[in-house]
Amino acid sequence: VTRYAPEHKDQVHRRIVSRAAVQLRQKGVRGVSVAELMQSAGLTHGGFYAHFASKEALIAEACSHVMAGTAERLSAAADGVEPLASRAALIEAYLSPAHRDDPGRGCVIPALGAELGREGPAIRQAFSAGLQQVFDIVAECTPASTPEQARQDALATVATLVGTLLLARAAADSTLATEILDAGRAALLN
Amino acid sequence: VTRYAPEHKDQVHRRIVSRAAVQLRQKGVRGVSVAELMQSAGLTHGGFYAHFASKEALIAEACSHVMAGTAERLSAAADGVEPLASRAALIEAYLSPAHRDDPGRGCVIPALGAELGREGPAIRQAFSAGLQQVFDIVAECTPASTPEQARQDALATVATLVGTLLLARAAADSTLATEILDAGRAALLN
Amino acid sequence: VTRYAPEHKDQVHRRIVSRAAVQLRQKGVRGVSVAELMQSAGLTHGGFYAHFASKEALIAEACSHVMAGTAERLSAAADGVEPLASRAALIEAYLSPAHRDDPGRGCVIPALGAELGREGPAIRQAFSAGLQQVFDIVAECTPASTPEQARQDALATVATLVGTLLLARAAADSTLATEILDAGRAALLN
Amino acid sequence: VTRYAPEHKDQVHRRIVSRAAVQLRQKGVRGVSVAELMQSAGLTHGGFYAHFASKEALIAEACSHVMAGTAERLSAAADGVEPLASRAALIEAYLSPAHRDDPGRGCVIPALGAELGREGPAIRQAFSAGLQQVFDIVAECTPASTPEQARQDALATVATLVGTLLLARAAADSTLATEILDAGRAALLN
DNA sequence: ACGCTCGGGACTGCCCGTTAAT
DNA sequence: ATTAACGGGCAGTCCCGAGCGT
Repeated sequence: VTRYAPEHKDQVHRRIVSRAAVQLRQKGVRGVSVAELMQSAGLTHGGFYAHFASKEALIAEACSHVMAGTAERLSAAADGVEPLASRAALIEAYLSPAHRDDPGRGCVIPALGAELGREGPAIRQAFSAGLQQVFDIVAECTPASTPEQARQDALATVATLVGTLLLARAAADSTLATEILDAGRAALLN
Repeated sequence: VTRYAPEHKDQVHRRIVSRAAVQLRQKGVRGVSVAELMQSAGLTHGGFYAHFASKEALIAEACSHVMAGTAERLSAAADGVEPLASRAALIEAYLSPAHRDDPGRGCVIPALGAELGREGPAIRQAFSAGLQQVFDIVAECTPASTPEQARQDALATVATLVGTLLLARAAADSTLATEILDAGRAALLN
Repeated sequence: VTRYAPEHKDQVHRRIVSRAAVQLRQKGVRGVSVAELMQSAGLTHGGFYAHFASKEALIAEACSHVMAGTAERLSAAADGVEPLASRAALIEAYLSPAHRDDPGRGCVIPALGAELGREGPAIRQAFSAGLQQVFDIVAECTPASTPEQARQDALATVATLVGTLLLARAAADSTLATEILDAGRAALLN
Repeated sequence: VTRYAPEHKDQVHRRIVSRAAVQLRQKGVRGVSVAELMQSAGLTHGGFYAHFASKEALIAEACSHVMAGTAERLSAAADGVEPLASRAALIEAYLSPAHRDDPGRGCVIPALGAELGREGPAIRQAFSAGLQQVFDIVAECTPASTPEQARQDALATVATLVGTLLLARAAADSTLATEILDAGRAALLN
């Protein structure tokens, strides 16, 4: 191995978080094992505790990381287009079959939602903070009479997005999954 | 201990399913352990496999059980009132703080979320079947021009209900949780 | 079910022993489970202890039963033919591919041998008694100058028979298995 | 505890295999429990899977180990003496009362018997490979007209050795056990 | 100081031989 | 002779922390 560059540790740290972010969304909190994760990051499991105090600390960090990524992706989807179309673009992006079929690279909320409510405060804080960001982004591209109204609409919109994706993923047959996705899109776009 | 009345086995079976249904929603699929579950039902782990072929079989049965209960509760909430108000009653019941704060006795979907999608086909089937029932009930009290439209609206409504409850539960502070709940209610009731 | 005939219990008892005898030789002492055995005899596992004091008692009885059967079959193989050919007939029967490939209906010694030495005295007694019978039968068709010599030859013959079958069954590939069988036969028949 | 000399892991690995080899012959494949084995090696069962992929993998390795040891011991017994006496020496060593009375340190074949045939291919392969070695060693000190004849004689000799030891161990009383041993020796030495 | 090797102990789902109550 | 339950045991996996090189 090359001698440790000063930024080496940070890079490793980030790689672990990044791998964890993917596996978390694919397999859930309990489905991720420290050993497997470290191996997929090219390390052995012993080194894990040089980077994180515990598995929980990693999960919390990975949560923040993913929420930030989600916010960024939503922003990007809404940014390129004219203001009026931005909300629609965002919804289309969120409720796409691609997003449904690739949880590992998508939004954490439908992927982990329920599990997060059972975890400790550190994880919930990390999650809540990201959630607020998402709400703000959606509110920004929501046309409404007042900012309060826009925020309220945004909350409901996010709820529908999340619920729709969740149901679509859990549905046993793909016909139903597609029907759910379509219904969600239709309802949000009037 | 007195055992073995003619209906004894059925009662025990139901007690186990019932306890599992609660723990399932509180702790998730992986969080339920056979030994702990049996103990909470007043038994030891040894007898479990006389009642269920596997843990998965139990979870599937518990899923059906809970979904049926949810459907029943939604029906009941919508039944007592005049047709036009039934949808509102149903929404109020689902998005109540009581429902948010007691996952163990509420709907499985926001309680288990993505975990359902990761489990085997038996569990997903059980869940999907119950989901269809819920869709039908909601569709019945949704005023719309055509049955197809009613179903589509119902799917979206359920998605919003589920997503709202999920977000409200995951939110770290209770102010946010209440705000989310209110926003969902407002959006669904126009 | 018909009301219990006086001999009913005996019949059931024998059926259990008979099933056990087959499964024992196929799967070994540890490989036989009481529940599975009773089910294969058409009963529920609870009734087992009305017939046998313990699993060990059953194994002992099944051992005697099988050893008796083996002795009988050896006798039969040696009986039909003229005295001089009887030893050969017996050897051919024992070292046949059919015997090698169907442990469930064959001799217990190569099927259980090593395991029996680890079991309790009841089982070992049952086994030893049967073993003496087998020695006697083989000695009877062994031409020798003195009875002592005949017995000694018989012991060695049985050892070779048993060892050959054991090796042939344990060999991973069937070519080797056949080679072993042939070598044993050749050695015993000069 | 002091850990982690450069060769530490190998030593531990070997210690586990070595303990397994003994217990295997004493208690059979099913009689060896991972937890008990590790404890007897001075460890806890948690570390087992850092050394072996599964219990089956360990058993296979232990089998190879024991067969190699047996081959070596047979070689050693045959080596010290003049060519003509080597076969006799080998037989004396195998059929000694010491070998009969200490299965834990002896040959696996009579110790495991039919259990080997019931295990998975990994174990059977390991066993078969060792068996071929033994055949070769015995063939080498078997005087015969052709190599084919020597091999055939060797197979039969091994079968008799194994069968004799198996019977001697299974016999309930020690008089019979000794008689069997003597008969086997007599037959093999003409 | 970073990372790896090695190990510890708790836990999970599952199965078994056995027995008390019916 | 059955139904139902018991309690101990199994192999396997997990998170985590000592001890040790580089």
